[in-house]
Parts: sequence; structure tokens; C-alpha cells
Amino acid sequence: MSSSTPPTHDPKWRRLPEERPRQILEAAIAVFGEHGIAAAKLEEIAARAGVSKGTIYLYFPSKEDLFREVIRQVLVPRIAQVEHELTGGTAIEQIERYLRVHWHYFDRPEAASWLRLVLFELHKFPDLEQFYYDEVIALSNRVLGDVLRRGVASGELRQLDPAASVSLIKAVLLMHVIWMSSPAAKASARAPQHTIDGIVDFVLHALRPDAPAGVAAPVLP
Amino acid sequence: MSSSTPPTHDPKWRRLPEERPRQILEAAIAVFGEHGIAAAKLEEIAARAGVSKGTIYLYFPSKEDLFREVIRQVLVPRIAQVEHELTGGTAIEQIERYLRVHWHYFDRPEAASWLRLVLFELHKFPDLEQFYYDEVIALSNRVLGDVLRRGVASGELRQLDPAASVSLIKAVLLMHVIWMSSPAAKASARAPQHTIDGIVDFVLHALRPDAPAGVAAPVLP
DNA sequence: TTAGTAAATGACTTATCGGTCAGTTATATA
DNA sequence: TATATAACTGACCGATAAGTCATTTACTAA
Repeated sequence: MSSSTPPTHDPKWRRLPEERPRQILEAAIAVFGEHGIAAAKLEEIAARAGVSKGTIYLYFPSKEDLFREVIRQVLVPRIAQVEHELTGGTAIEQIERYLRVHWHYFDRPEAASWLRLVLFELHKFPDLEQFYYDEVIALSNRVLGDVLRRGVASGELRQLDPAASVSLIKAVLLMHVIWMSSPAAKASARAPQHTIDGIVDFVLHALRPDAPAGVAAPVLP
Repeated sequence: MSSSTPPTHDPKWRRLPEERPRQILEAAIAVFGEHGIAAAKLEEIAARAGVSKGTIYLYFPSKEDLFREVIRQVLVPRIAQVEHELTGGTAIEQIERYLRVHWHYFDRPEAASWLRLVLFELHKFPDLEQFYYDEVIALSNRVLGDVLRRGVASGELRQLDPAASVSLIKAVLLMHVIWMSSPAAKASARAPQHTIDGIVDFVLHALRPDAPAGVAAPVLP
């Protein structure tokens, strides 16, 4: 047509070697979350990242390695960050805050999907599971365990095994996250707000001292 | 060699139309349990059942229907049976028995694998999930819910929402079954016996009445 | 302007697996 | 023993998706 057309061609694609890994990882966390490891398609990840399938292989050797990097570079930091939103207050207050902060964090469907995936599909990759355990679970357990130890020492909580209690508390919380995230559960469900209130009530009752006649622990309103 | 060989040929296979469905279902529950729905291979199910892949299709229209029948004919009766091992005693005793009986039931790796599968993969088959909910979960919830209602009425337990408490109790139990069944967890694990003792202690503390004389305000919906 | 090359593409290869069916074998019955 | 047929087999088909690579395109620097 007109010879005034500038020499620029609207390139079909651009060279962005610095940004590709991040773009791919971001797309991958979404797709893995939605479909799980096995059912996630590289074509879909590529499409969402705005690249072709071949490009993924320029940066990640295989689907499994891509998954590894998603955990390492995206998931671990994201979860570790949540663990640090809790400081200050009595042990009871911190436990309640722990429950509510995590409940709120897992309220996003994406987070719940990943929890599902970690709990139920990760065991097929034992080394990854170990890595995840060391980096995420152990940290998280330490944080909550310390709170419990302090509470026991101060008499705010009854005499209990902190490590075991961490598991018990998390079990209640995480299982309800799973249940609330399933559409079927939502049919028969009460409101999420009501659910977390019930969890907090249940857990705190389980942890408080027996309060036999003598020293009735002051129950705050 | 010898011409005394009887005319019988050691048939390569036998006609057993009455037994095939059971054989196939038994093989299927094992393979589905080990690999999940998607990763279970019909060839493997066929091999374990001692038949060829084609034979499966003489009795079941598709892999998904086979899975349905496994739930219907194998899993539901097996679980329903467990629910009935608990009768008699105080509410507290029944709850403790409920926890220990189920803990023992899920001690077999096969049972834990199926729990995983139900929690993680069943949501991809909404009608199946509904079916499972109606046949298994609802029954189980009713049984335990009745125990709680009785306990509340008699004052053995504190004022609580029975339906919500059923979820809370099951959450603790089931999540620990999952965790105990994962090899990674076993590394850092205490003994199963110790774990179930901790669960019982935790749950019973959460359910017992507040000791202090004053009227601790129960939260009722 | 023009090689030179790094980045990116997408058609292709390969493997897997659910599902089909023409052919084979066992067994009942005549 | 001969015939009919129900039960069963396993080679095959088609769809899907991970992974490869010859080719194309964007960019750089001489």
C-alpha cells in the first residue's frame, strides 16, 4: 500500500528472556492449582503465559521440574509470608489470629486448590514433599508451636504437648478449608464466617485449662 | 509326548460370568486406591482380576461407571458397617469409641488411600460426589450427631451445635489419617497409638462443659 | 546495511491409554 | 460327536498430551 508504512512490522512476538521464567511460573501456578499436576496441560500454561509450548522447554526441562520451581519460587515465599502476620497479644489471642488469618488466606479458591494439591498429590514426588515439609510445614509448625509453649508456660493454656497440638489445630482448620472449597459442601454449608467462629470456639475450648474449682481461668468476653 | 495325554487342553481361560463382576470390582478397588481415578489403568485392573481388558467392558460400560460401582457395591457397605460398631455407653464413651474404631479402620493403607481419593478426586465427578455424600457422609453424620445431641441434652457435653461439631471432630480425625499415611509424615511421626490418644484428649476437652460454676454463655445459633 | 545469533515457534514424533470388535475358545445341548 | 452361542481375548483405533527440533523471527553489533 502506502510507502509511508514504517519499517516496523508489529512483531509477532518479542524477545523477553528475562521475563519468561516469571511469566511461565505465574501461569503455571494458576493452571496447576485449577487442574492438579497430572491434568495440567503445558499448552494451557503456555497460552496463559503468552508464549508457545516450546518456549517453556527453553526455561524448564520438564513438566515436573516446572512444578518444582513453582513450589520453590512462588508458593513457599507466599506461604512463609502469611506466617509472619502474627505477633503480639496473649497466646489465646495469637491462636485466634492464626486461625482467622489463615482462614482468610485460604478463602481465595486458588489457595484452597493448592492446599488440595499439596495434601493429596504431592506424595507422588517424595523429594518435593520433603522439600515442602522442610521449607513450609516445619516453619509454620515452629511458629505456632512457640505460641503454644508460651501459653502453657504462662498457664494460659492447659498442660499439653505443643507439637501434637499444632497438628490438631491445623487439622481442624485445613480440613474445613478443603470442605468449604468443594461446591458440594457449599450446598449444605453455613456461612464461612459462622464456620471459622465454630473452629475458633472448638480449638480454644480444647486448649484452655480444665479450670477445676480452684483457679478459674478468667474467661474474656 | 505320551499319547496318554487326556483330551482336556488346560483351557486358557474359563467361563465365569457369575464371578467376573466381583473379581473386577475387587481388583478395581485396589488399583483405584493405589493410583487414583485418573491414573488407574484398566489393563492393570484386568491383570489383577485375571481377565483381559475386553472382559471389563462386558460387565461395565466405562471406567467411570466401574468406579461408580466400586463405590456403590464395595465401599459404601464397608463403611456403613463401621458406623454400626458403636452402641451403648455414655456420650463421652461413644465419641471415644467412634474415634478409635475409625482410627483403627483407617490404619490399613488401603483405607487411607481411598480417603485421599474421596477427598481429593471425587469433586471432579459431581453426581458421584453427591451420591457418596448421601449414602456415606450423611449417614455417618447422623450417627455421630445423635450421640452429640444426647450428650448435650444430658449435660455430659457443653452447649454446642451438633452438626458443626460433627465436622470439627471428623476434621481432626481424617486429617490425621491422611498425615499418618504419608511416608514423609512417618519420618517425623510419633506412634499411631500416641496420635489417637492425643486426638481423643483434644476432642473430649473441646466438647466437655466449661467447669467454672458461673454460667458460661453457650453460643447457640 | 547486513551478517550473526539468540529467542521463539508450532508441526511433528512418540507414548499412553480408554474403548472397540473380529475372531477364538469353552461349554451347554441335541 | 456335532452345533450353537455365550464368554472371552487381544490386536487395533483414535484421542490426547509431553517432549523435540528444523525453521522462522527479532534483535545486535560490526
